[in-house]
Amino acid sequence: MKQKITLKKIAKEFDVSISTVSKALKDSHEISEEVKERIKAFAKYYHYKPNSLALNLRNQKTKTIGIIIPQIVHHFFTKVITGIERVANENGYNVMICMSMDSYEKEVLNLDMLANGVVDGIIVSVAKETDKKKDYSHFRGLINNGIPLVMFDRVIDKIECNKVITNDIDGGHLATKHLIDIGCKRIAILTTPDFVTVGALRLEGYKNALNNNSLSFYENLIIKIDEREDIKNQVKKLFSQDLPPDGIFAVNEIYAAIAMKVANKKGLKVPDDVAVIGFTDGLISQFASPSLSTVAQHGNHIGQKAIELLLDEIEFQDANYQYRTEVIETDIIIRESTKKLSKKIFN
Amino acid sequence: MKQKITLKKIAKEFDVSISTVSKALKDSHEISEEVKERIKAFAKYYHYKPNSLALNLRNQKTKTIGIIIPQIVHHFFTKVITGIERVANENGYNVMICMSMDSYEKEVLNLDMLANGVVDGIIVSVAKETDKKKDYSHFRGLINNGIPLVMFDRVIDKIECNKVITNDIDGGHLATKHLIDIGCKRIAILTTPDFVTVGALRLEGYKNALNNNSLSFYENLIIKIDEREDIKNQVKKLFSQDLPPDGIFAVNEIYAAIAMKVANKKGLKVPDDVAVIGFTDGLISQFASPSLSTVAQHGNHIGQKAIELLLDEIEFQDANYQYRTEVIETDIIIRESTKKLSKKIFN
DNA sequence: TAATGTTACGAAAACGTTTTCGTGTTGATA
DNA sequence: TATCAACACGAAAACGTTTTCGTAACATTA
Repeated sequence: MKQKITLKKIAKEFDVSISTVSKALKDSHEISEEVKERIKAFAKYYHYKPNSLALNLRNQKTKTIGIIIPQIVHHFFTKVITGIERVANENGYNVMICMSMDSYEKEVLNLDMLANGVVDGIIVSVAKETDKKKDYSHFRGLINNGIPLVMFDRVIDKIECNKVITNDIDGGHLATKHLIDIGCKRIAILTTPDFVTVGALRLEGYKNALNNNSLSFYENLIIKIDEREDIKNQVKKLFSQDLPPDGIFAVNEIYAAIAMKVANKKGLKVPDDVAVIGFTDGLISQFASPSLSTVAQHGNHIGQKAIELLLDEIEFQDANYQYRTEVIETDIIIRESTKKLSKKIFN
Repeated sequence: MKQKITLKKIAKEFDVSISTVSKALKDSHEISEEVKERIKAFAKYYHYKPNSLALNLRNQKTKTIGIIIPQIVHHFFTKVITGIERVANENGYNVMICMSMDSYEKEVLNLDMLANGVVDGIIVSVAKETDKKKDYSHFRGLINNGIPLVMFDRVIDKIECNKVITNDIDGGHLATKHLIDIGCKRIAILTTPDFVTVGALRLEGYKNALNNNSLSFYENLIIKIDEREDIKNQVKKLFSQDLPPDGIFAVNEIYAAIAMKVANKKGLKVPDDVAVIGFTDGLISQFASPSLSTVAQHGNHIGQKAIELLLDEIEFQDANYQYRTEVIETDIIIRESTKKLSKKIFN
C-alpha cells in the first residue's frame, strides 16, 4: 500500500516550505521559474493530486450533489438520474444517490446525512409516506440551513424552493383525449390514491378531457389502486361490470401492463376490444406486446433541468435569489395498444 | 442562512477549550459531571453534529463507498444497487454511484475521482469497452494504492480482487435444459459478441446442455447480436431459415422480448410454436404477455455479497488478506412463454 | 546615500475534529 | 509537612490544503 504523495512530502524533498510547493504547482508568479519547473516535474512524476478531503474542508464544499428518490427500480427515476449525472459531471460535480424506499423516516435520515456537509445541494422526489403524512419540517430545516434544494416530479407546494414538474394535468388530458379520438366512449382510469399528487393530477386531466368532449363520467370506471392489495384483482373489477370500458388510461406503465394482461385473460383483444394507454415511456411499454401507447414524461430532460436549477442556486451569490418552477411538457407516443382507428372508422 | 454550530462556538459560549467540549460530548471521564451536563444540553439544543468533512480528513476515511456501473437503466443493476445500498446503510456507509456508460474513458475518470480519497472502497462492473480493449491498468493502480475493490457480474479474471459473479454457465445450462425438457428440438440462442464475457459463458452453458442431451448443434441458430445495428432485423434471420427454431434462449430480457415480438409478427404463437426463455428477472419479463420464463440472477443478493466482501476488506487490519470469489447460483422462473408441456406430451 | 521597489520565499491561520500529553489544584496519606 | 495521586481541564499536533501577510536580499531610483 503506497502512501499518497502530499505537499508536505514534496516540500521536504526540496527542502522548501509547503506554501512554496502549493504556489509552484499553481504556477504562481511569486515562485522562480527554476523552482517551479523542478517541483512540477517531481509532482507529475509521482502523480500528485490535491487531497479531496482537505479541499472539501478548506473550501467548505464537496462538489457533490445528493439525490433522494423513492425507488431506483423505476425506469422514470433511472432516466432522471442519468440526466442529472451527465450535467453534473460536465460541471465537475459527482452525485450521491439515496433511496427513501417511500418511507418518511428514511427520507429524514438521508436528508440529515446529506445536509451535514456531505453535499453542496440536494435533488429530491418526495416519498409517498411523506406526501401522506404532510410533515415537511425536514425540508424546512434544510432550507433554513441554506442548503440548495430542488424537488422534482413529486413536489410539495407548500415548500418554497426550485421545482421541476411534469405537466401531469396536460398529460392526463392528452392520454384521455387520444382514447376519445380513436373512438372510445367508456374510458376507465387506473390511478393512485389521492394523496399521491401526480396520480390526482393525471385524474384531473382525465376528467377535463371527458368534460371538454362531453363524454359521460362514470364513478365506477375510476379505480384508485391500493398497492398493499393485489393489483390484478382490483383491475378485474373493471371488466366484471355490466358495461365494461372500451378504453383504459393507466397512470403508470405497470398498471397499463397489468390491465393488458387482465384483458387478455378475459378474452378481450387489445386494442380492438379495449384500448390501453399508459404513462411514462419505460422498457415495459416498449417491449410489451402489443407495445403500449403512453405519455412520455422525458425523465432525462427533467433531470437535466433539476441539476441546472440546483447548480444555478449553488453558484448564485446574491441574497435575493428567485425560486423557479419548471414545467416539462409531455408527449404522447402512439403504439399498438391504441391502434384501433381503422376499425372504428368502418363501424 | 444560519451558521452551523461547531465545537469552537460552544467552547466560546462556555469559555472553555475546544478539547473540553469535544470530551464532554463524548462523555469522557476527564470532564466533571456538571460541565458535561451543561455542554451536552447546549449542544442538543442547537442540534450540534460533528462536521463530516472534518471527520473525513481526520480519520482519513469517508464512510462512503463508490459504485461504478455501465448503465443504470437496467433492472439488474438497479437490483444490485438496492442490495448494496441497504447493507451499506445498515453499516453506516453511504453510496456514491457513477455510470461508465460502457466507456473505457469514463470508467478511468470515475475510478480516478473516487480513488482520490472520496470513498473507502469501490464496487464495479466493468464497461464493455474495457472488456474489449483489455486495458486494466486503472484497476491495477487502484489496488496498488491499497483501495479495496470488488468486481461483480462483469469481472476481470486477470485482476486479483474480491469478486461476485453469477454462475452464468449453469444459468445458460438451466435455461437450455428447460427448453429441452419441454420438448424443444431446435433451440436457438440470442447472445452477445464474444468479448462480453457473460454472454460467452451463457453460450457455453447452452452448448453444454445440448451436448449432454445429445441434441444437434446448429451454427446458424447462434445469433450474436451487434447492438450497433437494428436488433429486430438480426433476430428475424432466425425465422427466415428453412428449419426455424422451436425454442429460443435469449441471454437477456430485452432480446427475449424482441424475440417474442418478432415471432408474433411472423404469425408464430409463443409458447406453442416457439418457446422463449430469457435471462434476468426484470420488469419486462414479469409484465410481458405472455409473461417470460427467465433465469433469475438475484441481483439483490449479488449486491449484498459485494458490499459484504468490500466492508470485510475495508475493516480488515491484517496484512495477509485473502481475496474471495463468490458465485451466486441462478434459479429458473417458469412463466407462460415456455408452457407447452401439454401439447408436446400429446404429440 | 537613503529611500523605494522588486523578487522569492516562509510563517501562520483557517477549515473542524480527535487525541495525546502536560499541568495546576485539591485532597489524602505517611 | 512533604509526597503523591486523583481530578479537571488546556495546549497543541495532526489530517492536507490555500491564502494572506511578512520579510530578507537585492536592485533601482532620486
